[in-house]
Amino acid sequence: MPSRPARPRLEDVASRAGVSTASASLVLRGRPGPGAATREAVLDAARELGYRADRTASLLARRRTQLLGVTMDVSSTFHAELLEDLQTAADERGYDIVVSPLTRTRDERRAVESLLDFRCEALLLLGPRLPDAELAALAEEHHVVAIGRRAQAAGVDVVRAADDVGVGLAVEHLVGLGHRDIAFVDGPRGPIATLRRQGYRSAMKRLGLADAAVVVDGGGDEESGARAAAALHLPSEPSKGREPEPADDRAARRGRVRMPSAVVAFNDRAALGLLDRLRRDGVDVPGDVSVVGYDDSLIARLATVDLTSVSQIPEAMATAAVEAATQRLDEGRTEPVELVLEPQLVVRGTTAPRGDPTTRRGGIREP
Amino acid sequence: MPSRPARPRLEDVASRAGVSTASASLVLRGRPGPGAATREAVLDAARELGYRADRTASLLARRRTQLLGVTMDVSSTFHAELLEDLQTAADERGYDIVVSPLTRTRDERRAVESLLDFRCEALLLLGPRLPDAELAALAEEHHVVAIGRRAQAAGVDVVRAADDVGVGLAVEHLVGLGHRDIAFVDGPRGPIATLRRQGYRSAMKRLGLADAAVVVDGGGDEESGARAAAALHLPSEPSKGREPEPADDRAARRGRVRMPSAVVAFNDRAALGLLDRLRRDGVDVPGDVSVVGYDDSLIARLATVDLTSVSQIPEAMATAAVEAATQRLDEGRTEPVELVLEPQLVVRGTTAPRGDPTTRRGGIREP
DNA sequence: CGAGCGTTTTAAAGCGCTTTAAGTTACGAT
DNA sequence: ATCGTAACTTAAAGCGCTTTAAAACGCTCG
Repeated sequence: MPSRPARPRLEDVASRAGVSTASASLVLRGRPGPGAATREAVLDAARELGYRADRTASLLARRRTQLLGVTMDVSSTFHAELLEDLQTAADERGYDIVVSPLTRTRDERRAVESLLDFRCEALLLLGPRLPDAELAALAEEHHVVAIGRRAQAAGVDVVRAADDVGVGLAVEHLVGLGHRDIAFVDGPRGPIATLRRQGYRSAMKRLGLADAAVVVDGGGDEESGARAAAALHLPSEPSKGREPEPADDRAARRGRVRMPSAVVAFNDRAALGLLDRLRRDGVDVPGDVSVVGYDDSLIARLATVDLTSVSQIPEAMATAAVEAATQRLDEGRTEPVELVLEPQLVVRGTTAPRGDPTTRRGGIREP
Repeated sequence: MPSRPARPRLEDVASRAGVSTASASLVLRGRPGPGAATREAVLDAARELGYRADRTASLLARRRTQLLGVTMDVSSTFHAELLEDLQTAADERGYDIVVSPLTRTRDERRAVESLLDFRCEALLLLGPRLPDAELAALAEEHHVVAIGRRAQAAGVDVVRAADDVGVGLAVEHLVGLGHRDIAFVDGPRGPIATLRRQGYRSAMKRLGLADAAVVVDGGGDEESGARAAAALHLPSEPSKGREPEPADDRAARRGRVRMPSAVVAFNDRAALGLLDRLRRDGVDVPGDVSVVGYDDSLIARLATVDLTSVSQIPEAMATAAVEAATQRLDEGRTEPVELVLEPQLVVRGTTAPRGDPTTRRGGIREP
């Protein structure tokens, strides 16, 4: 039970050091002015008292909070990674981060409000779903940087990876391995999926495979990936297998397609669902089918998963985002910027040359 | 670009409503005193101006922050779930939550410091790793509630599930299905794993299976689960396969054990790794081996995974934790409490009666 | 030795809101 | 009419820190 020994205040430090609070304040924040002697006295006093400035009070006084607000989807591992990097980037620039998680009962709008209550000086939105218009409106009143998605909203800074290029890399990689029938598992409605899909389509076209291009409905989670596996008519799912998920299987509507030898998924989670379903159905990956994910998430890196994936290089994005915010905050930038980073393909074990079964069970398909 | 139209202050609202700031303040916080006329005037003025109280200032004035600090491991989906529920529980009681993520470069100590800088009135630590002594020390100065782990630290409230009971439920379930050789995949060092292991051992003893009890080294992630699969000498891994992971495989040291027909894993992630490895090696789950996880995480619930697991009922834990905090804060409770909730077994598709291969590929074991 | 000047130090005025103690009002009771 | 009281209001004093403007203090220089 906190027996509140009355946390020491600046005044205590000052009087103990025999100086004014003004000097003490200056010293403690390492600002020029106070002489060496004063400096030392204050520092000593502070140490002895175990003084820690009251953030609330100092924020009120100085008119800044030095706070960057971040909205994120806690259940996204990609966001989790970004957060880590944001945190360190902010640290380095003397900012602190307050995160506002999105939950079932707490949408983006509310999350943002909460951040504003904290007087965050800039909003970093991870993969925001807010419509552009709303983003733009927000940007009129605050500094906002959208991370990870394209945004046509006036005034907002954007930091994102060139997702279309990323998917392109994946496709090229697969083509380089001899694949031609390469399918794309779409993501959830939204600007991110749109861009990736475009990337897929234009890469296929560029490589002369426009005819082989196939987009199946998918989504952003394992479930959707699994559904997509069925819709793809992959080996173990003879065409009769139309209704693995009776209601939801919108993919089935898309009609028949040639069975692909490789699949690029919207993200790692979907890829995972896909993988799981395939393997359980006796399909060998990468022997029978190659799979590429997107995000290069921690899971993809696990030895047991070892998923070829496209990395959005979260560190770079995080740094760029914080940079964007601080430029506005500290350097007075006022024109919005859009930073598009080049994603990287990370080749792992789920992709292999076409028709070259590398695993021993390449043939096991019919129970 | 924020063209700062000078956010309205309480004073603005007050003067527009033609009353004093004192009245305005009272009204806006819904406190008794102001009459109906005043009330309305203030509310109207506030609405027209789009007034929102400056949290920093009000916190400074009233000596409270109404903030609950939460430390969590962002990469843990279980923590993510808890966070959601904490958020809503806090909301209901008029508290706000500030989360302080643990990252590679930001250990628990720092995370806590950051929370204290925010003047959080209570600290909710999710699965804290801090040694008991440190927890106790912290509890001398602050209200702290440890969530999800046992703690022998004076003064700290504890909210946790009876993990030993939980594992017991899993074992009973398996025994009920006819299994006798039930192995336990251990977790990472720490109080949580210890308790679960104990639960396993005593359940086995209670059911007269003490001799069949086997604990293999594991860990808290997929990787570890996969390693454990190898160490378990499961079907497809003939005894020669001793060094699947040359260096790390401490499990190998444990010597031979009878091949289990069921496995209880430390948590869902480990169970997942285990599952993945088994299935890739052609072992049928639950036909050949039953698997039970722990946490009832979102992943376990996915149709494609459908893992039998033990739920720590996060909603209940979250509510209890916030309750514990507010009791101290608002009701003056001063004696520490330990709330132990009963976990629930959620039976899904990875467990089945022993020797009853429900899937078609029950026999495929030898490549 | 005092003016002049750069360097330190500090008194004091807030930051925007809460809260306490002191005032006002309005009324029914006397 | 007068007084007491209940019901509202509000002036003003902070909360703990920052910052500005002014005071103090050396020192050098004429």
